[in-house]
Amino acid sequence: MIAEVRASRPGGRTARVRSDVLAAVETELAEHGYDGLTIDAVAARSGVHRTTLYRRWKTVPGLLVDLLEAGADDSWEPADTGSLEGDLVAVNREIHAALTARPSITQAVIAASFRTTDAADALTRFWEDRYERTALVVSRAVARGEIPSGTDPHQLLLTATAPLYHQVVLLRQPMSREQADHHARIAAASVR
Amino acid sequence: MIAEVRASRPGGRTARVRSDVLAAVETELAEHGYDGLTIDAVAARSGVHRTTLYRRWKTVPGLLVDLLEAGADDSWEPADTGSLEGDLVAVNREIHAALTARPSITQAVIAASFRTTDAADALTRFWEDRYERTALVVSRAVARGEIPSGTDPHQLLLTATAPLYHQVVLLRQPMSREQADHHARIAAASVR
DNA sequence: ATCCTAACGCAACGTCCGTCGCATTTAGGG
DNA sequence: CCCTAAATGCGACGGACGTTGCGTTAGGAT
Repeated sequence: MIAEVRASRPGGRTARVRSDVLAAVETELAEHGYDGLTIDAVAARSGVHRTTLYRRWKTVPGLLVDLLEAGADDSWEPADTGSLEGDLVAVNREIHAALTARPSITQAVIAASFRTTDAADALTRFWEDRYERTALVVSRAVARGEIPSGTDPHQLLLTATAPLYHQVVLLRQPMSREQADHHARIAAASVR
Repeated sequence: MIAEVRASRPGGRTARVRSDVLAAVETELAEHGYDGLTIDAVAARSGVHRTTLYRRWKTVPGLLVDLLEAGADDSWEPADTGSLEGDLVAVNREIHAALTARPSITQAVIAASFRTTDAADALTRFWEDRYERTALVVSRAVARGEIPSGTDPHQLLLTATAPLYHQVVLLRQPMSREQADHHARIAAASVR
């Protein structure tokens, strides 16, 4: 995910404008939700001119993509708890926190991904990166002899994490952390 | 889900307009996808005036909600294969078919649910209805003595079906029917 | 310190989307 | 068969959204 921004003039005012705008996006998102997120509103709140927003970010989804990438931690890796079950529980708790945060940037980007292909691509890239890194918990479990070496990381992570996304994002119903833990344990047990 | 339309004049032209419009929505959806689905385009194709669409359906999501409800089968119930695993596999295959259909009305309504609360509510109601009916496979399994009586149907169905939705709708990656079957079996095994 | 130009501010414009008032059609009842 | 009002057709309007051309500011290099 290393961006390596090769912009010709990324410092000073430009950087200040960016952080002002992204901050405005976040507060605007918290107050009015994704539906109320407008270029004009962000411009008014941030004090940056409309035209600048249209030029640099094009669309509302574009703003959220930038917010996602700004918040992406390049050094992220899954917690090492010593067992597959513990690792999966930790992963699910992170996802649970991200989905129940207010505002949930993850949920906003998901909504945005249904509008522009750019946002959809950015989200896909983000998740691919995360799933790839999280595959480490599987290889560690294999190394410990907990599970067979042929285990498919993607399918296992899908079993663990998909119920959270489905329940909260699509079914739009609350999910407790205990339920999140529960699905992590089911996934861990499914490969023993 | 019984609609019981109490409109004061539901027959004749009104019904013809509705079916024309919904047909136009479906073909338009197939040709241009959800992004290209416009009130104007539907009006042009169906031969119904723009104003009529705005008056009866308000928005594009409104059109899709109506399409969803028009296609909802009030007598639907899950297949009875004689085993929990078989029943869950059958359920997952139905979902798999609905998500990979072209055009997938389910996917379109999901996209719409991120735009208006009406669409979100309609989708929630639809899924609640389906999950409620599908709980029958759990009670049948309990009656057969396959699984303990305290089993939570919702959690079980979440384990079985969530990976399909997550993989196809959010991760936007293909899922084979074999993988869909696989997740149904994991869910069945998780409650033994 | 000076210059160049990327980035931003500003105002005006054009387009698309949804709404409104009024005319016309037609479903359904008497 | 006729009458009423629901439903649709039609044109025009207003506002929100995105774009464009041009002037201004300031970052970064010389």
